[in-house]
Amino acid sequence: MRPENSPGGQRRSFIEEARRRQIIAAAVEVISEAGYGSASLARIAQHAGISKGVISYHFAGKDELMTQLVIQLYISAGEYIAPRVGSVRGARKQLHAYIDSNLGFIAANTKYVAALTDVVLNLRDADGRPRFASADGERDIIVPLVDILTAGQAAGEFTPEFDPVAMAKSIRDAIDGAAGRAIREPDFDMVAYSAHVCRLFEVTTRKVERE
Amino acid sequence: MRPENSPGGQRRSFIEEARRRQIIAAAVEVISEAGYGSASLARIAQHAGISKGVISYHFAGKDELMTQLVIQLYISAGEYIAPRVGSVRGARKQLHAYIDSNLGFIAANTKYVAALTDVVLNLRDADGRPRFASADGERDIIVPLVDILTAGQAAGEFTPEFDPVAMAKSIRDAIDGAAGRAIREPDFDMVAYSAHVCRLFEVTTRKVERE
Amino acid sequence: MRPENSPGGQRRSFIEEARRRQIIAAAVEVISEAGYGSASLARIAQHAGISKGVISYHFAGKDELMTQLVIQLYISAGEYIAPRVGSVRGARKQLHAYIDSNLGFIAANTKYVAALTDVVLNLRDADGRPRFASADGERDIIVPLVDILTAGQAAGEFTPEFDPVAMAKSIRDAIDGAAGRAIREPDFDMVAYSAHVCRLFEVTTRKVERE
Amino acid sequence: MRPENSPGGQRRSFIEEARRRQIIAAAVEVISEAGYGSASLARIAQHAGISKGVISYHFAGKDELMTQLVIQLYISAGEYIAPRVGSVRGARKQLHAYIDSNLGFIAANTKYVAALTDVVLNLRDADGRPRFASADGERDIIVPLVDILTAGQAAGEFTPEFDPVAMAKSIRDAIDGAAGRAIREPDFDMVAYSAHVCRLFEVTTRKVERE
DNA sequence: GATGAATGAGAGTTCATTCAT
DNA sequence: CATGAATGAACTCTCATTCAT
Repeated sequence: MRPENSPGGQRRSFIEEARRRQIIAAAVEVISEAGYGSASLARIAQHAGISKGVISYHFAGKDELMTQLVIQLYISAGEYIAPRVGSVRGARKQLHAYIDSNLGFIAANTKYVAALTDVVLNLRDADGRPRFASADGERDIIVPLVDILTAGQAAGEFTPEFDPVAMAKSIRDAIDGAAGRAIREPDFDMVAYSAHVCRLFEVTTRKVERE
Repeated sequence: MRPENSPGGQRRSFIEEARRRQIIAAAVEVISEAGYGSASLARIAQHAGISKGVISYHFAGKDELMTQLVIQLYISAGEYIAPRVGSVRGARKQLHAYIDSNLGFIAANTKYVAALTDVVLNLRDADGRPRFASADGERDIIVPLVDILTAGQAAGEFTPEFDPVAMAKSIRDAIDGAAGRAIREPDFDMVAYSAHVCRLFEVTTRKVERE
Repeated sequence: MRPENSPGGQRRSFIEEARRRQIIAAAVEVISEAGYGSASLARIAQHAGISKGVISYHFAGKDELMTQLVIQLYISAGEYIAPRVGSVRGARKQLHAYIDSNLGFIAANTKYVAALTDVVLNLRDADGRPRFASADGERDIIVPLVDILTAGQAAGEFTPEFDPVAMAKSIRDAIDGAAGRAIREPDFDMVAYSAHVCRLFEVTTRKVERE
Repeated sequence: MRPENSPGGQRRSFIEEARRRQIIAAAVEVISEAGYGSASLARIAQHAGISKGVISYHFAGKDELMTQLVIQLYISAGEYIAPRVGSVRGARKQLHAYIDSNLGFIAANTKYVAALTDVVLNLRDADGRPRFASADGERDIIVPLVDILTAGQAAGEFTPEFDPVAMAKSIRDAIDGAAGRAIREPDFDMVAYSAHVCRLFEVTTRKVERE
């Protein structure tokens, strides 16, 4: 394996980071095409045009490669979504931005998202327990969504009738469902679908004036 | 392999069907516990308390076992849900029955659903294409839902403002999402969640009296 | 791996035991010729004229194969030596029989002893600690020797001047040294050497009449 | 690889020798702790705090490193033992000095001796033949011992009844056995053991006055 | 009907070695 | 002098499948 660098120095050289990204990209390609179960190191290496040992050199093992793939994409998604949500004011607009930017990211990175989904659902640690697909995992992910919903209710923008956590889960489900379709259907119209989803949750969160 | 039965004769003996169900049940157990990737025939056989060769004898191969697992569960789900939806009148009540019976089935057969999900997402044919997780697959599944929604709109029970297909997909997403949570969270409260989902889609499909 | 047999039945079939012995014999051959470090499963399988997977089928892993090799030879040695020591009376004669039968066994099974030595010195468990080459291991081995020496001192056959444990170790060293030579030197004369060793320890254990 | 020095010039610079000794020391450490089979160049380099390539630069390959390790230790042992044996007069005293200094060296350099033993027993050349553990190897080692014994017999200090070569081998066995125990048993009392061994061979070599 | 035995391909991983910088 | 990067072979182990009994 790659020897640990001396302490104090920068952890990884530029060229090494590039290799890691290249390998992860190849893994994404293979997984999104052939599925997690067929994504052997040999195949990933072949796709990247490198020797199998290179992967072992840059990653501690297959698990680390897969873990890094997931983490990298989570970060990318966060970097895409956060500013878009943060740049608007008002819970309703933020919710709209959240849904829209999520779906936009998925549409723009469908292969990556496909691979991510596959890894998240299949990767397990040595004990056989899922590494990512856990109750804790979801809790972390929906935090910003719950915040928006709670703030919207507090501000009187949203009806107080729904449970923010349950609603956040439903919104996540709609987004994840859209991701699945974007993956499975080559000419899936994400823009139209985004409009549908936004309207859906606009209706369900709307404060009814008087009934 | 099992010899083909004589033409015209009954397809499978009772005892053979029992064996097949036993093997499928063992497969469900193993997959839901250890994941699709770790569900080897050896492990399934061990779990069923039989020899590995028995599986090969009763199924053409691992793929057929997995395929039968999926089909059997689809049938079971249909047998559970269909009468519950068919026994009520009115689109709104049917939609409610659809959601409720789906979630009820999931809650009562969580392990089976977990295994099914795992297989559907991972099983691929020789070409590497997903056998179940395809656009066609979803289309078939949401047919009854689309029918309910379309009928409801035609009857004036639902607002005409939504696209029945898109709405059906969203309802499926909510159900699938609930399934995921039932699988991941040991003490997931499906009854409460069902109420939340029902209300959600009641609101979004409701005909607004006058605005 | 070989499935665990049903409880109550005999643990291993005759044919399986034969295979295991065959594989162990092949391992002995390879190790004694090429050394422990070169004794890969592939090479052992090739030497046995079987497929690589057969070894994995009959043994839980390489470690178990090596462990069984050691155990089997320890048992064989015990079965050879014990009756020869037990059939004579008197500590002096027993000591002579012990040395002579040990060296006789080594001469008659040089290859096996060579392999055994190699495995004992090299095999380690997952933590990196030697599995056989430990202080405890030697203690167990020299027990019968210590017993003979102690009994001989008690009976007045041996001089009380030596420490039985230390002397037992020295005798073991002489035997182990002879084993090494039998392994390394193709035409090593074990009979002559045995006479030398017997005389050596006869002198050192002899009770001096009067000084 | 390191360029060959110009003919006539000094063979190796001081700094280079230091590097070689450092690498050998690291190899000793790793081998004595983890065993020959686990002593990869990567591990040795890591232990030495250097890059893997450095080893390749200073040694032609792993074999040369191991060979040098053995040779260096043989020399060290010789430098320790020879003057101690040479400084006394009389075969009996020399024999005593030989045994004592051997065991003393082992006690003072247990790790080194452990590594040496491991390498000697495992290192083989390309043909698969042991590089050090051969009949020739032993013959060279016991030469000084045979000389002492022969001289002692000629001078009438030792009884003429034993074969000097056979007795030398037995003495070597006792020393090697002590080394094994020093390696395996953390709190092995070498001083006591040395006394035991010295007395043992004093008795067996002693000239009986009259019988 | 069912089993144990065997196969051979492919998995992830380790490693000594080579080489450009 | 030294390094990081890469290779390719060999390793152990797992697995779906086949087959004689």
